[in-house]
Amino acid sequence: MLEKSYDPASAEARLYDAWEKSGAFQPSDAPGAEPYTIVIPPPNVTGSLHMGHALNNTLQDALVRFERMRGKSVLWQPGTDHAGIATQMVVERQLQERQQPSRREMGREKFVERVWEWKAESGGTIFRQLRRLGASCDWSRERFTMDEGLSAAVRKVFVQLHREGLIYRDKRLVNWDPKFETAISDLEVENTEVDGHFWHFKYPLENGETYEFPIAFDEEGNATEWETRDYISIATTRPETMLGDGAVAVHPSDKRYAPIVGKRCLLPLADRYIPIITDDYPDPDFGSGAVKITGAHDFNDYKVAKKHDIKLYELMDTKARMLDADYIPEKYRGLDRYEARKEIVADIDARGLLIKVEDKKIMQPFGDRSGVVIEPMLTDQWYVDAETLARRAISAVEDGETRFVPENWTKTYFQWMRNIEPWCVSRQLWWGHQIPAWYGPDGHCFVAETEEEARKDAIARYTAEGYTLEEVDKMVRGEGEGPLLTRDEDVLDTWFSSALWPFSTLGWPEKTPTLKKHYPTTTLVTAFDIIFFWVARMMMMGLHFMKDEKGHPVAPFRDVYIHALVLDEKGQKMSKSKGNVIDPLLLIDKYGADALRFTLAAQAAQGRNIRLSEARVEGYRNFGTKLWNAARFCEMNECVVDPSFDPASTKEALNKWIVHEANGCAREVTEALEAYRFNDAAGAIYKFTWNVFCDWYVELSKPLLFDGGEAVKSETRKTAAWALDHILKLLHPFMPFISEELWGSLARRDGMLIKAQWPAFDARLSSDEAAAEMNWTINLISAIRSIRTEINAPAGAKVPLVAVALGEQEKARLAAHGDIVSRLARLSVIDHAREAPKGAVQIVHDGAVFALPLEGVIDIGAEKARLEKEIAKAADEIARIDKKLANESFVAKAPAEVVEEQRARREDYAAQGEKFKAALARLKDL
RNA sequence: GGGCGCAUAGCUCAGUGGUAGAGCGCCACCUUGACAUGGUGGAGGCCCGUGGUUCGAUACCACGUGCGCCCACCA
Repeated sequence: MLEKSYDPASAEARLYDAWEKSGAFQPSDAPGAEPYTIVIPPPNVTGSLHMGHALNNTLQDALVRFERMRGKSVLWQPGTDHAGIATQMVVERQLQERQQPSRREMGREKFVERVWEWKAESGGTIFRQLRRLGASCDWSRERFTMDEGLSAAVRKVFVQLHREGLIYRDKRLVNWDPKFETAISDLEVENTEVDGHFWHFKYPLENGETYEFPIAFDEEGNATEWETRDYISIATTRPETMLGDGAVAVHPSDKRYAPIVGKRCLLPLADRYIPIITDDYPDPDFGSGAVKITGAHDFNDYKVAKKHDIKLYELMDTKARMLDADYIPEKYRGLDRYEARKEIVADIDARGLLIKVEDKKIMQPFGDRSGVVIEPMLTDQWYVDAETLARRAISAVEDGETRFVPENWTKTYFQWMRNIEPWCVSRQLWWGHQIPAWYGPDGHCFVAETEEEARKDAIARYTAEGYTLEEVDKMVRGEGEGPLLTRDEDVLDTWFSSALWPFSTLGWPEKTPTLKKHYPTTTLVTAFDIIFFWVARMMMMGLHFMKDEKGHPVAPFRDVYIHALVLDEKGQKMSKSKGNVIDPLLLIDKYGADALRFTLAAQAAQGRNIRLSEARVEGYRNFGTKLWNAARFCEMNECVVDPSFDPASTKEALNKWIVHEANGCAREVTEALEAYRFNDAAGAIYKFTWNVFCDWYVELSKPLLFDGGEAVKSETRKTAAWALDHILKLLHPFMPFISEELWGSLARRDGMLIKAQWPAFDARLSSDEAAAEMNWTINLISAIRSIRTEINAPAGAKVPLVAVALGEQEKARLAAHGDIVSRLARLSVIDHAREAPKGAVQIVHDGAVFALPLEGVIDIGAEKARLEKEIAKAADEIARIDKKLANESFVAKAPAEVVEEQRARREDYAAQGEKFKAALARLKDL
């Protein structure tokens, strides 16, 4: 016996264990089963489940369960990401909180050990939470970006790309994070508008030179007034960088400065002279039109400096403190960049060289993890030639090998891919994949998968260069003093290993059967915010490294489904600092995993963010309860699944009808899931379960089950059980727990729902006649109920019904379903008559008239008013349609069906209007 | 500066070239033998504005208004 209500807390863990033990999560090896593969977007290994994960994994699990039931060999590949910066940051913070030695005090080896400990401690959390959500990943294949196999894949990719010239080392400006003291990629920089200032300085001309500077102009733009200047005016938002200026640039067409181009000005404080040059970069209409060029601390200036061979002055150390360099005045050395700024502005002002300070909104770059202002710095880093790799990644999408759903993300993808910059992949961190590069004593770099190979390369190289064996031995092995080859200290960007995920997790570089079977993967499900970080890079790497038998590159996915962000009720992004984070696990505790999953799926409409409200989760919890109670009803009435039952064999119109409806629902859910329209799929099964099965079928079946003959009773029991089973199957991708629980409770049978066969649409099960008959009955009941309320008939009172001059078909239908109409519309008796009794309330239903003879009970005046309203409504509709039909071009140009439909509607309204008029006439004398 | 998206019931959102929908909320009634986490009935909408395409536009197109997001080096 089913309990009175469903208790998710006790059922979920039990069911999950049973699924896992059954092996259902592993791909089937059924012969001929088509592979279906999803790789999970790997969550951070030490992270915990947030609402974005909940949505992401709900959708993946829905697809995976759906395809598994359709008989495919499904692999949902799970795993986690080592999340370089994020994880290192967490551990460093822990050390600080516990007042333990800092990262640097511990040293690299100890620290990395410490991070592994933290991973061991907290690494299982996210997987436990995914299990609570019901995620049916193949846990036996769990991977981690820093496990042995994946690390080997990283090394191999790095070495090969290096050999191909697609990875190289270069000294150029990078985004430097002074908090973590590492380079980061462009994508990890967030540009934010902040309140800043615009400082205008005078740079005096060398040797006291002067020139005439125009300060007023006539309408034609000719100068009318001049002043004599002995300086050039520049403006900056970052005064502290002036110490590194190498030139002042003006636009070649800027006549104002023509007299001093080629001359030099004094760089105040630094007391150096710098040239005044021309370049296209300065905008004559902006500021003074003259730009200071600080090549080592500004990306634009860097380009100009490179072009004109202007000296670069590095100003800051890794923590963005002013360097101890001879071109920096002593008083600023060691100051933080913002302290230096203050001092420099004050000193310029003291020398009378500060013209003015303006308030100005400026775009400032911040590190997305650290939150500190990013400093452009000149450093040696490793780069991936993304432009070259992007070419195939672009064409794979252009050619339709991979498609984005919704399709509009294609544009975003292209836009970024077509303007891609070199990808800086080295990070000055300790947690991650250390770059497989070793340096010899002469600084030469050897890139190899192992130190052993690097040594071999080194020996070969130095031997070829003419060193003696003994010398080479010393250079490479450093007899007695430890190895002289020193390994590159840096680690790789986390996204480097993530980029290999679709093939590294399947076994690459080994040629495993899994790789062969499950690459390319079928669908990637992810949020748009990591299209650039992750999707684009997987496309690049997949297409570069994975080839088919003929050697053609193979993209890692067929479909990339991009889902929404989950926002709070007000449409705000959830964040810890805002305090509006909704914890999915709390919702699971409170309402069950199914309710949360259904909420997310039902709201996952393409192209729109999800605003999550708890009320909605509660509503879907109620939906589960509703289903549970419908199942209890079935159980109480001995509706037991009969495996030999053929739903196409039913005789009763009611049963034919529910079979017909269930079949239609299967088609809707299937088509919606195939098209990634999760909300439509969820909506279809919701509607069928509640509004068709519970609201009508269960109610309509009662007379058959309670009072029907044996044959009718038996057929209805089997049909009810079949329909409920059908619901459980269609619901399973969204509400796996409750559906599995009911499946297990309702029949003694082998196997679990998770492995049951998905109901395909079956034309044999359609019955338009039964649908018409039952819809007629249902609508009649609704019409009577509606009138009852309108005339304030007490809900408990049974009233008589008179059917007026029914046609043959109506008579037959009423004869067949009179019992249930009486029951659900609370009728005392159904009579037939040629005319409606005097003073009765009359219902016009589908062209027929039904009367409730309640003379003396009803308010005649109100009833007359009601009928008049109905007559007017019909007349309005008729007028509207007539206007259409009178339009010659409508009749001539609209499709024949549409015109016909309008005519039919007109007739219906006309007939209805007539009936209402007759009804009104019958009340005339009262 | 470039790109994308949104505007429909009180709220949150589906949707369609021809009759406007859901959930929640609201009102009234109901302990009817699955379910009050429920049932029945109901109220509530110039489908943002203007113009165009069309026999017909809430839907397609253009412009406008308002809001949101992404990318970008104006010192």
